[in-house]
Amino acid sequence: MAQTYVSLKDVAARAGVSFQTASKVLNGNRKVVSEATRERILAAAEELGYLRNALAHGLVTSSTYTVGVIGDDLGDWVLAQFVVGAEQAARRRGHSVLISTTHRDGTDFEGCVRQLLERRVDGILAAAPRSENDPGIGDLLRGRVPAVSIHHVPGGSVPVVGSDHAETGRLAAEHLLGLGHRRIATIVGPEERRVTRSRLRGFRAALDEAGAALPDSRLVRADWTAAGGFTAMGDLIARDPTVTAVFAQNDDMATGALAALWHVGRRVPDDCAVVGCDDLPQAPFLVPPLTSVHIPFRETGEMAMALLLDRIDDNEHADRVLMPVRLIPRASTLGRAATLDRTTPIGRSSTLDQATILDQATTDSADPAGASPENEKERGSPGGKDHASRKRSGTRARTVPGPRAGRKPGAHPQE
Amino acid sequence: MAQTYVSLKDVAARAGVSFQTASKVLNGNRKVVSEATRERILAAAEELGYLRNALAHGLVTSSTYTVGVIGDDLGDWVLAQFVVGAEQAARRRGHSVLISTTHRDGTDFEGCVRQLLERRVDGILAAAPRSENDPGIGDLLRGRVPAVSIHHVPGGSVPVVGSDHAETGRLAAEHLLGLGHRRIATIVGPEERRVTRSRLRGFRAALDEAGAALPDSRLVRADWTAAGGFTAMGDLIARDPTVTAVFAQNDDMATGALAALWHVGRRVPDDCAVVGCDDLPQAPFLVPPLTSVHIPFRETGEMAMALLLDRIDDNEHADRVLMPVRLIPRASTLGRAATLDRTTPIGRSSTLDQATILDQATTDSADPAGASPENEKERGSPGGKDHASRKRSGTRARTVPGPRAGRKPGAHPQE
DNA sequence: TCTGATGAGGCGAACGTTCGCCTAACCGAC
DNA sequence: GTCGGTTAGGCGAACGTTCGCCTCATCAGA
Repeated sequence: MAQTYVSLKDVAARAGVSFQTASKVLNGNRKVVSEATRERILAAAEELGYLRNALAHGLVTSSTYTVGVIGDDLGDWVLAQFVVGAEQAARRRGHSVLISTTHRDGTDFEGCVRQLLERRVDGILAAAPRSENDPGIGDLLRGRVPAVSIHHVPGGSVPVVGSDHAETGRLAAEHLLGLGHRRIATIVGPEERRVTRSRLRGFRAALDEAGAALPDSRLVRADWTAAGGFTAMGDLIARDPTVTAVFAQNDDMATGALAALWHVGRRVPDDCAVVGCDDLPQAPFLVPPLTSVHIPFRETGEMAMALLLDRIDDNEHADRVLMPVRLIPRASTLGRAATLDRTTPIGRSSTLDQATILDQATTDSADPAGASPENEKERGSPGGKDHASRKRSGTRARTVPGPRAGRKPGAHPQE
Repeated sequence: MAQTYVSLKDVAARAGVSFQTASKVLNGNRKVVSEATRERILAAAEELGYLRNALAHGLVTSSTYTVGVIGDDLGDWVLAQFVVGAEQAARRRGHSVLISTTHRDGTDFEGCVRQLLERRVDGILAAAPRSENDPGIGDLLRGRVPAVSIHHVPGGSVPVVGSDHAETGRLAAEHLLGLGHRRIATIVGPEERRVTRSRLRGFRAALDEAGAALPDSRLVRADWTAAGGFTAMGDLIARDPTVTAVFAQNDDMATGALAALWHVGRRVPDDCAVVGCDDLPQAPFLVPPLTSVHIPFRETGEMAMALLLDRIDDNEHADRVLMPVRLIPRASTLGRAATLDRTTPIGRSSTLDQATILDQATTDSADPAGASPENEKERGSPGGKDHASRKRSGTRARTVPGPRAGRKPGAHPQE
């Protein structure tokens, strides 16, 4: 083939002007050229199929309208949701997304950053929670371009968008306590992960307050997978057969727990209730349908990207945002009476428009006072009232203003 | 801040050479510079934190080492797997991935292409099955850069990597027939989708051959979702309560079907057996564990990217690749006796090294003769022998050589 | 007729590379 | 002492843009 791309010069030649003039027109620089030549240039560009060379453009303007996303394995549905949300938010604001995934072993974060910086991305969004304890990534992310993360970054000064993990644990505990359970166990994630510790903290605190403290025998550790949850549930039953309820820190482990209970012939929830966390799309269709704490992953990704673009544009931006979580009660705790509710809002409709600014909050040790009201759809829950006593902005994102803060972040995604 | 990036000139200045010389050294152009200055330049680059500007590099070499991936919503786990596989394959060969997702309505494919071409990607990988019937995308993809697709592209001349859908339907049918079922139903995807029709074709053919033809009353259509499968299963039971087995064309719909059966109190598989398709990670942990046809999504993505990079490098490449599928029998057809097999190969270990070249095959009307032997792990299946009678390369990828073919595609991913 | 806007578009430079060719110095051989 | 060859590195051009400034008409007002 001849040449794949036509340049500004080609367009200009066909229109009989200098290429700089063509540049002006094609950049929408209106009032500097007569209407007639303008038309001519536009027509020439159209006929020739001109596509601006973003490389050259970026070279001279030193901005690429491209942001980098560093993710752990996107085969993980949860992480993929973040990225999807982020990509869409970026696209709405005219940016492309360059993705770069870390190796399975969780290292190579530096390689990803390097790859992105060489391509001169305008900013970096980190979604690689496996690296959260790597002290090096803080410096990498504080480096040459703006960054935002959806997980903890050592050393601070990188805005974080996440959800209130302690609140999540608390919601699960209060739901089970409200149903009358006292011997409650939990299947947690790997110890080194912050989310594990935060969810456990909220969970334990609620149990303590209710005088139903969590003994070590009822805490079992797994690896986020269904297989891990399966094994963990087996161990749990062996260790303490009197347990009547269990909170798994994610839905995959909860799925494994349901399977384990089925295999040993225990009925859910009559013999043992199960609460998950994440509210995966299939949660309403598990057997039995799984009660779970809904985490707005996609919206978190959108919010994080919105924040990043605000930083890039040098707009005011929040320094920390907490997305709202809520418990969705289903049959795995309420029992078969709670028929599959096909109207349950399991869709991931945006909650960004509810974003509002609060004074103080931190992702990991989020203000432990207060719990959001239980989901109003809950019904048929014996004693399901008393744990909905305290209130807070349970359905709103909470943010901490950044240096230039004041305006609502996440306004753009609504455009 | 001062300047974020240092240029070749900065490095050269510090090392006391011209920037062109620095360029030579930094590109590994060894034997052209004395060892001493070489060291000096390398040291300067290191100290200054030099990162080559890929924009300028791409501008002059007209190749960006970046490929574009166009995907429908990556929130779909299946599609995300493709992309993950593709990204890893790209990364192994030194390319970055620019991702671009189509709008929810499935349009805007053109916008994605444009966005990628402006950034001068070296090639495009299409993973947007919703656009498979859009006649325009063929021309877009045949346009300026090499392209590969994981779904049908109108007009041809774009290599396609996929799996043998007809074989998939056949495997499901033969498994159920082998278990003695005769009144078998199916829940299929949207009619306009090719995969729906191909899977149905293979399924129907196997039933016909066994003299257990599929009446319209046992064919019900859904939308790939668990909710859709739930509703469809309800309709099915209402229409024909004598059905003893059902094949859902994907695992999400199968999950919904399991839920529906549970809700109306039918036991699986005693009252109704269920076979899914995709073999999602949670399939072994559903209640009961779901028999499913495993599709190697990740490997498909890897293979597709390998093919694309081969095209870009102007290597020989196949024109069409079919990845192997296999049925994984579990309790939803075999019964509770088949305890959860935690050694079942549910992992997605690469099958690429098994790739081999055959003479002729097409994705959609794949040679209907022959079926792969049932998975050898199957046991306890009454009459599970007779449908393993015919044989073929059931676990190998089948490819059709492209114009320059002859060499094994997919060799690179093994590097 | 001169002056000074104003409108239309040209022109040079710069962005940070790569690439091929050129030059200068040195060295050994005749 | 000249020649040819090698080694080390310089130099100009090109890639496709954007940006600011310059030039040249044209035209109205004095």
